[in-house]
Amino acid sequence: MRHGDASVDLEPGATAIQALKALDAIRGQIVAARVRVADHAPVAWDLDRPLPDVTAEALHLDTIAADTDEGRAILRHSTAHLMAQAVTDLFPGAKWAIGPPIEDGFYYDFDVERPFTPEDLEAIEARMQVLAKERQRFVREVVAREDALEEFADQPYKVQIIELVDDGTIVSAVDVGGDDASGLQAPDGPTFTVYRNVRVGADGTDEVAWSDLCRGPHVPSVDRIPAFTLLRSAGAYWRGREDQPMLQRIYGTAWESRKALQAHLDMVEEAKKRDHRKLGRELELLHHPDELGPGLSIFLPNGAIVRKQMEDWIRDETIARGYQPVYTPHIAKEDLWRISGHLENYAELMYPGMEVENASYRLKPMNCPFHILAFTSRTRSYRELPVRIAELGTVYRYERSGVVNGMLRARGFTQDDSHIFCRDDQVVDEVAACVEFARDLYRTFGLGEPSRVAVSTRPDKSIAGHDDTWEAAEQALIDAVEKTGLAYVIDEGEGAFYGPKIDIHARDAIGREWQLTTVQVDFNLPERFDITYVGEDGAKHRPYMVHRALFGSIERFFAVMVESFNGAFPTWLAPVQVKVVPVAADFLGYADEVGDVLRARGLRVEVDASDATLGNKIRAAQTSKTPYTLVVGANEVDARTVAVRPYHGDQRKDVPLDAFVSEVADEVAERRTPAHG
RNA sequence: GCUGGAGUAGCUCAGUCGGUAGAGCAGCCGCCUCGUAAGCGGCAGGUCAGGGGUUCGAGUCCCCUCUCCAGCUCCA
Repeated sequence: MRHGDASVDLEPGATAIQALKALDAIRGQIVAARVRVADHAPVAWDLDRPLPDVTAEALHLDTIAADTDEGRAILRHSTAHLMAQAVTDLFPGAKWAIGPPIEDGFYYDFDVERPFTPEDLEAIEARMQVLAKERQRFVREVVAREDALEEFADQPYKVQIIELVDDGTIVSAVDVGGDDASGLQAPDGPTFTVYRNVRVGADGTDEVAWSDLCRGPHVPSVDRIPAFTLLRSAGAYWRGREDQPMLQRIYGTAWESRKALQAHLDMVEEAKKRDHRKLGRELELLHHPDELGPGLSIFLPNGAIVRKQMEDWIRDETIARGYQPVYTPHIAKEDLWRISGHLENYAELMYPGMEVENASYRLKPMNCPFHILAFTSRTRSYRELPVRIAELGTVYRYERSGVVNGMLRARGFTQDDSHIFCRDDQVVDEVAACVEFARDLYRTFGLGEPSRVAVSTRPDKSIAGHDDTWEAAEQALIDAVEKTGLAYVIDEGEGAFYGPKIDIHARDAIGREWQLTTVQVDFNLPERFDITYVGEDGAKHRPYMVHRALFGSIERFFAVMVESFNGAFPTWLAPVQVKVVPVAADFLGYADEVGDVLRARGLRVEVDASDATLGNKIRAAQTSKTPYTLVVGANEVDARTVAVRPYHGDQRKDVPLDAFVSEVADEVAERRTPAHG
C-alpha cells in the first residue's frame, strides 16, 4: 500500500496504524487514517481498524491530524460518546438520540426525566474525566440490522434511527454507519456500525462499558482526547422538528491541546466582551427600554452618527450606480398585502391589522409591494429597463418571541432594499453588479472579501414559477457569481418560496461569519401584480424582478460593525472623532480654538471643559474609544501645536495643529478603514 | 412558540436564617488647577421587573405575567 511516494507490503488484516508505522508516516498527533481504494472517494478510518483487503497498488493511506478540522471533528465525536457514557452512568434510564461534532464543538441529545442543571454538567464533566483515565478503547463492530434492533431495543431513538434508515429518510444526515461506507465491500443485507467503549475489567479481561450506533471513526481510546469541556445545556427538538418531543442537549467542545481549548474559550470570552448590546450601552450608541417592546431599539445620538455614515455611503453609491431612490410609507391597506400574497404566505410574521375607516391597515414586513407600485405608476418602456428602485425601508416583522436577539434579529429593522425590474437578458449583469456592489461595501467597512457565497435553489415549499423558469433563474445566478470570479457553493432547496437567491457572508475581526447580503429573483410578485413593460414589438412583456439588500439589515450590520471594531470605530465612522483635553482650565481658550479649527473642516469634536484632573479626562477619552485625543497646555499654546494621543498607536508630541487637521480630514475623506480590532 | 437560566439605583454588582435597601462608577454641588487611564469631600438617586398569594413581617418563600440571556425551531 502507498502513502505519498512510499509503499510497503503488509500481512492481510493489518490495521491502519500498523501500516502507517511501517511507512514511517506518523507526524505529530494522529487521530485517524484516511483510506482511499483505487478511485473511490477517501474514507476516514479508525487507526485500529484492519485495512480493506485489496491489492497493494489500489490502496492509498494518509493520516488525519488532531489539529485539522477533520481531526477535531473526530476528537469531538469521540468526546460526545464519552459524555453520553458519563450521562448514562449518572442518569440511569437516559435515552440517547444523536451526538454529532459541530463547528467548534459537539453536542449530544438525551431524553431524561428532568432538564440538566449547571451542577449536573459539572458532575457529568467530572465523570468524563474519571472515564477518560480508564483508557477505554473504541472498538468498531459491524452488526446486522436485527442485531442492532435487539441491542438497542431499550433506546427508542436509536430504533427510530434504524427505521429511518430503512425507509430512506436518513442517508447521511445522522451518522449511523451501516453498509460499509467506503463502498469497498458489499454487505450481506443491511448492517449498522456500533462503536463499543471497552475497558479492561478488574479480572484483566475486556469488558464493554458502553456502546452506541455510530458511523465513526473514533480515536483509538478515550485517553487520546487531549482537552475537552462541557459548555451548556438547552432544549432541542428530536430531529429538529417542532412536532417532535423536546430533548435535552448538552454542548461541549474538544481540542487537540489544552492550549487550543483555552484559545477557543478566550475567543468566546472576547466575543462576549464585544457584544453590541453591552458596547451599545457603554458607548451610548443604543437604547432598548422595556417601554419600547422587544426587538425594537432607539439609536442614541452616538449610534445615529455611525448609522448615518453607513446610510450616506449606501445612498450615494446607489445613486452613482443608477438606482432611483424612493420613499414609501410604513403601512398600507390590507388589500395590498392580499395582492402581494403576504397575507397568504407570510401572515404569521405580520403585525395584526389596524382598523381605520372601514379598512384594515398593516405594518409592512417588506418593501417590495411599494416598489412595485412605484414601477407601475406609469407605462414602462423596454428602453428604460433596468429600472432600479431603492429605499432604506424600515420593515416590521412579528418575530416569534424566542428568536428576537438584540439588533441581530429585531422586530423593526431597516433594509437597504432595492428591486430591479429588467429583461431576462439583463438578469445576469444586474445580479453580478449587485454582488460587486456588495464586495465594495465589505471593503469599505473593513470586512475584506466575502467568506461564503451561496446560491440557494428551489425549496419544496415553492409556490411560483415553472421548473424551467426556476432552472433558468438558478443558472442566471450561478452565471452572475461566476462572472465575479468568487467561489460559491450551492445550497440545495434553501431558496425563497418565490425564487432562488444568493446569500453572501463575511467574516468579522474575530473570525465569526455573518450572513449579510441577499440577492433574490422573484417569479411571484411580477405575476401577482401583473407587472409589464412595452417591448420593442409594441406588446406587453413581463419583466424579471430582482430583490437585493446589501447591508441586509442596517441594524444588524451596525451590530456587526460594533462587535467587529470592538466599539473603536475608524475615524470616518466614529461618533466623536477628536477629543480636546486642556491640561488645566487656563488652557480652555486654546482648546476651544483647536475645536473650532477642526469643526471648520467638518470634523466631530468635543472639548473637555470639566474641572477633572488631566488623568481623569484622558481616561474618559480613552474609554469612550475616541480615535484621537489632543492634549493641550502651555507648550501647545505657544507653538500652536497639539499633543496627539491616538486610540490605536503611539502618542506624538508637538504636532502642528494645521498638519493634524489636514491629516485627519484626509483620513475621513478617504474613509480610511484599518483592520478591525 | 418550546427548554433552561436571570431581572435590586443610569451602569456593574452585594444583600446571610424571612426582620423595614447597600457599594463602586456615572450624575449634581464644593474644594483642588493638575502634562498623558480613576485627586478629595458632600448631595441626590429604589414601586427590589409587574401583579397576586403565604406570613405579625417578603428583595428573600409560592403562583401568574412581562422582559432579557443561552439554545431549539424560524429568519435579514
